[in-house]
Amino acid sequence: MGKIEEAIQQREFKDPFNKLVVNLLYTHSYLVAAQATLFKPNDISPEQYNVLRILRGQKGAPITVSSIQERMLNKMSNASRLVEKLKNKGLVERSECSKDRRQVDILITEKGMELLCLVEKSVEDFNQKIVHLTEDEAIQLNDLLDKLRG
Amino acid sequence: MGKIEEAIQQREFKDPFNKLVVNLLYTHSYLVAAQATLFKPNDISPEQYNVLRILRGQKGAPITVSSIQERMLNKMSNASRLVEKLKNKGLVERSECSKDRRQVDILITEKGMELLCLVEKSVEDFNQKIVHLTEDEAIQLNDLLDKLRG
DNA sequence: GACCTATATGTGTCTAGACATCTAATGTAA
DNA sequence: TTACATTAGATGTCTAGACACATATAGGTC
Repeated sequence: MGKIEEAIQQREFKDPFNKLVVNLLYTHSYLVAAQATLFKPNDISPEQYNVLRILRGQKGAPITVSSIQERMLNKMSNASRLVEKLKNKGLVERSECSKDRRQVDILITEKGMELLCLVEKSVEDFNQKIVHLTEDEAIQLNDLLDKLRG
Repeated sequence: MGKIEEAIQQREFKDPFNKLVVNLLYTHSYLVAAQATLFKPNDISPEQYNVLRILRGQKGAPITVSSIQERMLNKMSNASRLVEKLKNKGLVERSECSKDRRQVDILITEKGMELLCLVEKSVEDFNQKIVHLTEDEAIQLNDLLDKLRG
């Protein structure tokens, strides 16, 4: 039942490239829908989770909004507003950057770290389960995706 | 420069499965951003385009809102509102279903068909170009994605 | 018929993506 | 220094995804 043709009831595609684009869109939706069950009880969105992971990667050093934006999975998303929502939940802190007053330094709080660790564990276990591939296949798929983007 | 680690500046992943989930989210964003340049001048969203393709697949037979929903790439999207927007643009027609007055029959209009054909051509050409893979690799990637979803 | 349940669709709300635009601060060059 | 362009960030708007919920109709049971 895995085939994309059956999943969306489309018989044919123009070529494997066009089928692939549709397949990627569909698989993305599959992943996001599956992950939603994990994030919802923790009152955090996948995007906010991603920002928290970027902040932890700084290991205590502050990072600006635009640097967060650059490292996000979706470059078009709005880091400024995501940070604001995290701040309202007490998961990050904002402070004016003295060197350049246009910039804002963002730091993850203790509360943010705790939530991140909690969610991360369940996300990591979950990701292993929803990907029905062998480790070799997963590596192969990673390489193909890297190559796809050029 | 294709590697996901460089693209989002993350050094390591827990395992290939977790890397793969991130890679898929990132690649999805890459595709959507690239396609946006195609859809915007035609004043139609990728999701609305997808609905038009489903309607054309009916070859003149009407289809209900819930059937559209089932065939959409994103099962969680709101077919009812997408259809309304297409109707406002004159691209589809809605008519009450006489057999079951709860249902609504949707048909693509001539104008809808014309727009679809116009956009489809450029989308198909474009999809070939942004997928930097050989045909064999694209087939392989399709198979892996189908298997991933189980 | 009344009553209950299931189904089809519409609507409301929150979040995020995809922009355009605004303001404040900075850098640069005349 | 003034003038201008650039940059960082915030904000506004539209679209869509992710639900919960409301409404109307259908089907079945008593």
